[in-house]
Amino acid sequence: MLELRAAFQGIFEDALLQEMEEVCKLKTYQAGDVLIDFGATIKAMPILLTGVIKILREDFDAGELLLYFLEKGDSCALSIDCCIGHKTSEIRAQADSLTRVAFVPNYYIDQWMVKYPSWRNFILASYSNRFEELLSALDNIAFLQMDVRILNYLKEQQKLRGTDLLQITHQEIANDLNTSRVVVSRLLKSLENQAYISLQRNNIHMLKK
DNA sequence: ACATTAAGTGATT
DNA sequence: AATCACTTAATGT
Repeated sequence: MLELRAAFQGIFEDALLQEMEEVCKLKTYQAGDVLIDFGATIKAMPILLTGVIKILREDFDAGELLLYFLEKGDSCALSIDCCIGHKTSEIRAQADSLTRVAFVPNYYIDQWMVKYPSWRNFILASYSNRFEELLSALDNIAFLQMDVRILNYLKEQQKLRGTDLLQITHQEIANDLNTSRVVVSRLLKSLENQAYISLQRNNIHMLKK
């Protein structure tokens, strides 16, 4: 499995990589596929090899709210917690693009913690990264106006997708930010007037770097 | 040509 | 910032 090597060469020691190749299951997801849904129990810990996954929190009524994105090499601390504690998922994980994921069976998560320093570091770093992302998500929601939130969102997409031309609808943005499409359309229009972006149907062109 | 979906807008809360 | 009620524009069949 060259994919595992490609993603973790130099991060995990060879012995661990070999073990991973033996026990991990690889899966492919299309954009929009749900990997883990609210209330699901998880029997294996996902590690993202390629693509982007978004992590969403369920709202009290019906909506969803985007917490953060996972990129190559990332895992989700919430899923680890879920695996080890045998709890149900508090979040939904949904593929945002074509995605390859390695699943580590429950049993090995613990085992490797004592066996491989690089694995322990990976898990700890993962917790730390997710925690930081969670804080910044909280800051966004609590302290920033919707227009700034939208601009941050667009910049993140730009970075994640590696392109200035974002194929996305106003409705999709509204869903992720848990607001209404009308509000998104208005604020995007104002961003366009300020020359941050240009708008066409189904896509947004980022202008300022 | 018609239906469907995305986006724009004024008015109101 | 949200909602309503509509209009306009782009796209699919």
